[in-house]
Amino acid sequence: MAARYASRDIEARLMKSWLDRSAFSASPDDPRPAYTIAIPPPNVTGSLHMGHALNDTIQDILIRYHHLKGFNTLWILGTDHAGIATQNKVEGRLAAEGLRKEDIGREAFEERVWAWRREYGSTIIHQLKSLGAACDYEAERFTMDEAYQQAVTKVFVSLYEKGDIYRDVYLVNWCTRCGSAISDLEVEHEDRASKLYYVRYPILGSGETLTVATTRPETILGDTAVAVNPKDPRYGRFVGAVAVVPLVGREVPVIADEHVDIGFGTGALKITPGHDPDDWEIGLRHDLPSVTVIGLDGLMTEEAGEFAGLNTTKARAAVLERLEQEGLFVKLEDHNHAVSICYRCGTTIEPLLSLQWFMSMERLAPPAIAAVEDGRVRFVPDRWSNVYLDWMRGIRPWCISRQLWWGHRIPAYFCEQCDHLMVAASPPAACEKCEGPLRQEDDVLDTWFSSALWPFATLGWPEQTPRLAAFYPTTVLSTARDIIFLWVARMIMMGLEFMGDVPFRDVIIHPTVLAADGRRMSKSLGTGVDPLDLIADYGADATRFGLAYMSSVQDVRFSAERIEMGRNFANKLWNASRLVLQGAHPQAEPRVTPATAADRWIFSRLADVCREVARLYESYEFDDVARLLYRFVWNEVCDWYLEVAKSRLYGQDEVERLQISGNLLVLLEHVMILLHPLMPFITEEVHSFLPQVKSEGRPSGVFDARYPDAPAAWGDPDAELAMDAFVAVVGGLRSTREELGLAREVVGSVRVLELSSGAASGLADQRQAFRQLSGCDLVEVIAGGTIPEGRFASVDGPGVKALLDLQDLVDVEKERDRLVNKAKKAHADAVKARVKLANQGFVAKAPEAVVVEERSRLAAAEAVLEEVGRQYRERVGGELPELGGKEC
RNA sequence: GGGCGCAUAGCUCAGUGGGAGAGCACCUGCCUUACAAGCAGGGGGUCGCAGGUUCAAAUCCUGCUGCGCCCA
Repeated sequence: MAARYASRDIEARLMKSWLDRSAFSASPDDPRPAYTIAIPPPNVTGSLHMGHALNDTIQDILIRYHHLKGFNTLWILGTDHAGIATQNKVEGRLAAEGLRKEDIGREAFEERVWAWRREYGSTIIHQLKSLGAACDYEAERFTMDEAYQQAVTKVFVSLYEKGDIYRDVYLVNWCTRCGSAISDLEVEHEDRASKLYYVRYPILGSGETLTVATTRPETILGDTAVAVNPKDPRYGRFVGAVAVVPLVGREVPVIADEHVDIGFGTGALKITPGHDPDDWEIGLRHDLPSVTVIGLDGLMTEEAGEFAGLNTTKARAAVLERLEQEGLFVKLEDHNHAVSICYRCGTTIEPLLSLQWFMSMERLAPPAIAAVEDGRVRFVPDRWSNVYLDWMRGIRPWCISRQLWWGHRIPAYFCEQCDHLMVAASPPAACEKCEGPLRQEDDVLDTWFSSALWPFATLGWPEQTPRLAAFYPTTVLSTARDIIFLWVARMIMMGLEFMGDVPFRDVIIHPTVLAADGRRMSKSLGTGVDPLDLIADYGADATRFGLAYMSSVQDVRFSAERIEMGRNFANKLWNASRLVLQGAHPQAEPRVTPATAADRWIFSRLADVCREVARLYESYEFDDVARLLYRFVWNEVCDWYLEVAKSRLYGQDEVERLQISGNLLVLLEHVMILLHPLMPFITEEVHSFLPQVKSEGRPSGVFDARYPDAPAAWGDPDAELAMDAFVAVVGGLRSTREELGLAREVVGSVRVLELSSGAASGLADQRQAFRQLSGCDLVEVIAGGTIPEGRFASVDGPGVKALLDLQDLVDVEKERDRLVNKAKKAHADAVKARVKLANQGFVAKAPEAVVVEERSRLAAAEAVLEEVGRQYRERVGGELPELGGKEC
C-alpha cells in the first residue's frame, strides 16, 4: 500500500468490477423488501454538473446504505429526450453543413437525431460511473424508447378519451427562436430597464383624449379596447365611450375592469388580447375580439398595415415616430419591467394566439394535492410541501404541444377530406366518418409530459411486469427545487391516475450548490465548477464526502476546501488502514478482546456511532453522517485508539499483539461499512484487503456487506469515563509542558490521584502508551484526594487529578505566567458561576440538575484558585496579582 | 404585490433554550518507524441591529436592515 491514497488507481477498476458482476442490478424475484429510486432523468444532451453531482451522491448514499441494510435496492437509470435542447443540438450540426432541417425533411431529421443520440447520448451515464453511482446500468431507459413511446401514447389517448386533454386556440408563450409554444413553467422572468410610453387616444365625438401608458407601443396596432378601473373617479365618465386606436383608426370601447391598477401610468390601459396574457383575460371577461399583429415568426403581420414585415424592435421605433407625427405621443419615462424569456434559449417570449393541445388539471390536481396533504407523499425538508401545495392549488391548464420534430408525435389524426379529428394508439386506416385519408398531427408532446411517467414507464408499464409489481411505488425521489413543478407535481398526478398510487413516498429537495459569489453557478460568468475536474483532482470519494458534508438544508456556496477536506480524510483513512493491515499480527483473528480501558472505550463508542449513523442516514442528514464519522475516525480512532494501540501492536508480547490486532481488524471493518455509502471506493478497496475478508473468500465486497448491529454489550460508560480521564490528563500534560517550555527529551514524572473509583483505570493499565503520548512516566496512582508534599503542576480530568512533579524543572518566569494564566481562567469561571447562583430566580426556577452543575462548577473553580494561590506563594512569592473581573 | 429562506471566527459553514464548534487560513514547534494530504501546542467571535418573553436567548416572539430564491 502506498503512503498516499491514490484514488485514480482504484476507482475505475472497482467500478468495472461492480459492473462486471452486475452488483447494481436488482431482481423482482428477490424476497427482500424493495428500495427503489428512479433517477430524475438527466437531459440526454447534458453533462454532469454540480447539481447532478450532489443529487446523485445523495441517491447513491441512500441506495448503498439500504443495500447494506438488506433491502433489494434498485436505482432506475436513464435519460430524457429533451425535445428542444436536442433539436437545437442537431440543428446546430446541420447549420455547420449549411443546412436547415426543412432542407432534409422530418424523417431524415429524426434519423439525424437518433444518430446524434447513439454517438453522444450516453455521456452523462458514463459520467455517473466516475462518481461511483450504483445505478442499474443494465436497464438503462430513454424516454424515446419504443416501449416508452407506447406508454406515452396510451396515456395521451386515455386522457383524451376522459376529456382531460383537448385542443383549443389560446394565448400561449411563443418562442420565436425555437419556433414553438412552451408552457408557463418554461418561461423565466428577468427584470430589465425599459421605458413606459404615454400615448393619447382620441375619444369619439367628444374632442377629448384619454392618455394610456404602455411598455409595448408596437402592440397598439392590435388594441381592441381601452380599460380603466371602475373605482377610478377620473375616468368614470369615459366608460362606455368609444376610443379611436391611433395609427389604425380602429374604434374600440372604453371598458371598466377591476384588474386595472389605478396607480400604474395614467390609470388607463390599452387592451391587446392577442399579445398580452393579462389583456387576454380581460378580453375574455368583456368578450373582446383579438387582433394578431405579430406573427409566429416574430414579424409584424398584414394586420399591422404599414408596419407589416418589421420585427418588433423596428416596429416599435416606427410606431413611435408616427405617433409623434400624429401628435398623439405624450412622453416617456424610465421603467423597469419583467421580461419573459425562454428558459432554453433566452429569447424574449411573445404571447401569441395559437391552436394548441392542453391538459386540464381540474380532475388530476385534487388527488395529487390530497396525497401531500395526508402525508402519502412527504417533502424533505417539509417547507417545500407548501411550495408544492400553493402551486397546485392555483394550477392552470398545461400546454402540452410543441412545434418540434423531435419528441413523441401526438397520436391525433385529421381527415384530409372532412377535417374530422381522431385520436388513437395506432394509426387508423381511414377517416371513421368519410373514409377519407388521414394525416397525423405534426406537433410533438412537451418532454415533461413523457418524463411525468418515469417512475412507472421505466418499470415496463403499461405491461404488468414483475418489475412494476416489485418496485412501484418507488421509495424516494431526490431532486432540485426548480423541479418541484416540472416533475414532482406531474409525476404525482400521473402516478395516481395510471397506477392508482403515489410514485414515491419521500421527496428530498436538496440544496443548491452556489458559486463563490453566492449566486447560481453560471457558465457564461465562468463561475461554474465541473465535478469531473474535482473527481480527477481529488477523487470521487473526496468529492462525494465534501458535497455531503457541505449540504444540509440550506443552499451553500461551493468551497473547494471541503472537497480537499474529503481528500485529506480519505488519505487519513488510507493510512490508518495501512497501520492496521501492516501492523496486525499475521495470525490474528478478527475478534474483540477488551483488554484495556481503551479497548472497551472504542467499542462502546463504535456501538454508539453505528446506531447514530443509521439514524442519520435514515433521516437524510448526510452532512451530520459525514461530520460524525469524520470526527469519530480522526479524533477518536486515529488520534487516540491507534496511538494507544501502538505500544501493544509493536510490543514483544505475542498475546497482546494478537488481541490488539483482532480488535483493530474488527474496528476497521466496521468503519469501512459505516463509511461505504459516502465513500464507496476507498472503503471497498480497504475492505478487500482485510484478512478476514480474504480468508473467508467473500467475493462480493463491502457493497454487499451487512450494516453492523452494534452489540448492546459493547456499551461501557465506565470505560468511556476512564478514557476521557486519560485523554484529559494526556492533553493537559502536553499543554502544561508547552507552557513550562519543557524540552521534548525531558521525561516528566506524574502521580495521579483517583478521586472517584475506577476513574484512573485507563491511566493505570496503559502506562506505556501514557508515556509515549504525554512524555511523562506515571509513577503512582493514589486513591483519594490528598496531595502529597512537593512541587507539582496539576491537571484535572473527570474523577482524576494528575500531578506533574516539577522538582527543578521550573523556570520561575514561566511558572509565574502559567499560574497566573490558570488562575485567571478559574477566576472567570468562579465569577460567572457566582453571578448565576446569586440570582434567586435561577436557584428557584432552574432545574435542579442545572443548579447542581453550577454549584460544582463554582466549587471546582474555587479549589483551583486556592491551589494555584498556594503554589504561587510557594514558588513565586507574594500573592497572585489582580485577576480582573468583578467579585460578587 | 404574495411567499420562502439566510445573516455565528478572516473565509465556507454546523449548532436552535442552560458555559460558542468544525474545516480552511493564521501563530509556535516537529521530516516522532500509518499519514507533512501529517503530528503537538496556540491565538481569534458583545452569534446583523433594536425591542420583547424567560431564572436563563446565538437559540423563542416582534420590528428593522442587508442578501438570496420562488410565485404573480
